[in-house]
Amino acid sequence: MCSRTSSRSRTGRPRSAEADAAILDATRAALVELGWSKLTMGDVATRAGVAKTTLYRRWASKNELVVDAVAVLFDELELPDRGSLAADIEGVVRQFAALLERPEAKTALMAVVAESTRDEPLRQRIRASIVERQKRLVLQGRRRAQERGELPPPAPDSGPSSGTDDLIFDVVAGAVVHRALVSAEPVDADWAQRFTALLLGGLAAATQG
Amino acid sequence: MCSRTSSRSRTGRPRSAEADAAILDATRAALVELGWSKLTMGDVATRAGVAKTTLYRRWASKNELVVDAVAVLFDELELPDRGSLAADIEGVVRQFAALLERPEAKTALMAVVAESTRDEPLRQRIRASIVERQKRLVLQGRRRAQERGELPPPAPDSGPSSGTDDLIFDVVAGAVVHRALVSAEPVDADWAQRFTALLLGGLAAATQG
Amino acid sequence: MCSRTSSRSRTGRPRSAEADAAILDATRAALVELGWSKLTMGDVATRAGVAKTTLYRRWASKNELVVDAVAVLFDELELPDRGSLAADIEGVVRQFAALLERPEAKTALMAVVAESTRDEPLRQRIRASIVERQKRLVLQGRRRAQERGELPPPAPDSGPSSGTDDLIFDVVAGAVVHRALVSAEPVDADWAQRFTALLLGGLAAATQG
Amino acid sequence: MCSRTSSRSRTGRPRSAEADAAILDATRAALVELGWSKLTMGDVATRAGVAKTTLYRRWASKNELVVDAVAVLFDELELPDRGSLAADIEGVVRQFAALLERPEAKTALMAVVAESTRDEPLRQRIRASIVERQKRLVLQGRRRAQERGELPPPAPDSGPSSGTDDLIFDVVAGAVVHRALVSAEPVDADWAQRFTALLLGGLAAATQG
DNA sequence: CTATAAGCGAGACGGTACGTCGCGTCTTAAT
DNA sequence: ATTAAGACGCGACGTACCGTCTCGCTTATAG
Repeated sequence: MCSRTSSRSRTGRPRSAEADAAILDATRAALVELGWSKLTMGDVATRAGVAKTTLYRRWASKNELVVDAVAVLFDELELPDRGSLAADIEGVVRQFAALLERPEAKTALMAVVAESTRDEPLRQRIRASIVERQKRLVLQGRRRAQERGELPPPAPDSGPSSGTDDLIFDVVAGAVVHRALVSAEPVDADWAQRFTALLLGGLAAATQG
Repeated sequence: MCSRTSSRSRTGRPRSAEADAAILDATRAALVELGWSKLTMGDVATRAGVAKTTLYRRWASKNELVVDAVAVLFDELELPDRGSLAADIEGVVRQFAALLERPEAKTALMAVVAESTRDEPLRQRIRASIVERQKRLVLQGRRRAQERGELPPPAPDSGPSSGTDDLIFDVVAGAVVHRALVSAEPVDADWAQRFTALLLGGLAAATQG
Repeated sequence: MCSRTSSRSRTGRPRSAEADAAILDATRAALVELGWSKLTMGDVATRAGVAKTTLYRRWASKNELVVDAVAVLFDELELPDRGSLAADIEGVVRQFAALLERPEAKTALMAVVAESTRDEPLRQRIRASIVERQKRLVLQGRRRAQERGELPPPAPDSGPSSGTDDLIFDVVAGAVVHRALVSAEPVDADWAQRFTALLLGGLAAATQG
Repeated sequence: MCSRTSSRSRTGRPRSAEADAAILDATRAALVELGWSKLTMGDVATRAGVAKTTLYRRWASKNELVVDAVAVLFDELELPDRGSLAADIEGVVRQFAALLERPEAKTALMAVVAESTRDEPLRQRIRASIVERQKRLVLQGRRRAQERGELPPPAPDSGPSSGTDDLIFDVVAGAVVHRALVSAEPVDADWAQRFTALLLGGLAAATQG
């Protein structure tokens, strides 16, 4: 976020912590009301009751601001233990889908990813703030399934992550996003179940084969 | 595109067909050079050797223009018969990934989808111009696999499409897009193979179960 | 107006005479409704039920069109014999003032004169169409006063016009226009009387001195 | 000009006074080079080295801007005491005529008056900025002539101005403008002398009668 | 207890792009 | 050849945001 190096001068008026929160709240509110493309920095500043200079002192651009504003939504993602891998997958699918139904997430997520295709620093920020938060769930779910014995134990020389984790992540996140935003169809219980069955079947085949 | 109903007035100077082509070419060139967010209507008009008004007479907004400009890229997608369902899937995955590596597609696709979350007509346009073009390949691949006997024949009372087709489509397209644009990792032969194995395993399990 | 040389080709469809009248009527109507600066060629064409090309075939610019449209108003100016020079002057003053109260004249006259300061051909057109029509009244009034014996007879070697005529013309027309448009005060009977007294007094002094 | 009331907000960056001057200078320069009808706000802004928004923040329209730009020319008008009423009148006539020969005044004056026929606020602005500045000279000249005894002293109950002042003003200003801009003839020493003789004769007759 | 320094709200600033309007020209098919 | 219709290249419009700047003021720590 607005990183202040520790070696920074200690004199002068400190930045207002309330302003930070007000700005992020205002950003989410503006996303809900206006959507990504009609959100303006001036409007956010006005909503937050803050001067434009205050805003620019903290975030260099609309993209970074929105990433930070939306990132906290992804903190809510959790993986409560539902007893089986299938139930866990269905849970995370439904949870992610619920997130994507929130208008601020829906409009912002694809937009910042689109911007990130031509802005590497932004891509890093998205990865750190959003993507890793999601990926964590995949690792956690896999580990839990291995503990339950639903999946074979990890190869002893493998690190904390693996290519299969990446594959699963892209399949799960990609399918849900595509269903929700491109096909614009509901990610309901039925779809989640059918998707989970497909995924588990594939995993089983890969494990056995 | 700029559909002219057949009942349209016959009087007056007809619209230039060359202008249409020049504008779409210019739009793709601008996407490559500038990316979505820095593309301007004025710049496109200049590149196309056309007045701004001519551009606005045909497309109401940047969004619609870009959808039309990018849509033709999806005409190139084909499904040559590679002899097996696995090979066909790998083929379509690689083909779609190749498309997503083109800078004009990469920068435009997510952007217009993001916009479409708040613009239903735009979503319809995307569906008609882009999504259906992709989905066609899924149907074609499934039909071909059924002819080969790799998949059970269609239920006699089912229509040309099914819920499973939709599921497969979201999984394939979503996974490839997510891999390419969000994870920003290459969709290489290895990944395509592993993804195909996962998908086929899931399909087999679903068919047998 | 729209001069057609007599040696003009006789083939092809002849120009519509009705269109000419309709265009000039439409121009005056537009002047009344919109004023000079908001009058547009396209709007005049629409009002006249005529294509823009038809309009441009006859008049090269808005300025010329408006001069022609307004010029006919000045045909109404006459100098009925009221029995004395004073009465004649008052009459012409009131008549000219009445003309300047018509909104189409008010908005157009100063505007075209302003344009004519940088457009010599336009100035000539104004002179021929408008100014000479006014000046005629001065000559006529002077001649009539000389016939009545109110003014000394013309010098035998003088032409039909003189420097004094020009001076009188500028004073009368200038004062009325300034009163009506710049001071924006009514040219009522009282003012006309006081102005006439001033002018006649000056004429008498000049004649005697 | 752009009057700033004393109760104006004290916060925020104050407006640049230099910008005001630069804009008015640029406006006069553009009037000289291009004339009224080809003067554009964008061009003025560029010449002044100022953004278009800065210009619009101060003046709502081209009309008001031009009035302010031209108004300062009328500050130069003075009435040096030449010893007699006749000489004073000739002086003011020549001075006003000299002003009207400046291209920026010539092209702008009639144009804004024409616009003012449909724009009451503009008319007030012209009156305050330009007309009153001219009228002042008439009052001053009359007062001076009364001090000299060339004119009878003012009626004791009359205010600072009178209907006769207005009449004289319309006659002088109107005649000079008409001569210079409509008849487009030079206001030379001879014309000024003949005009002054006419006017003085009329005044004498009015005073005696 | 003052001096220094940064933060802050306000709003003017130089820019860039917008989407619209009017211009005057042109290309149709129909008189 | 002229007409109505309307597309065309062009240029200006007035507005909206951008990101920066200059104000006067506030709120901290350091001397």
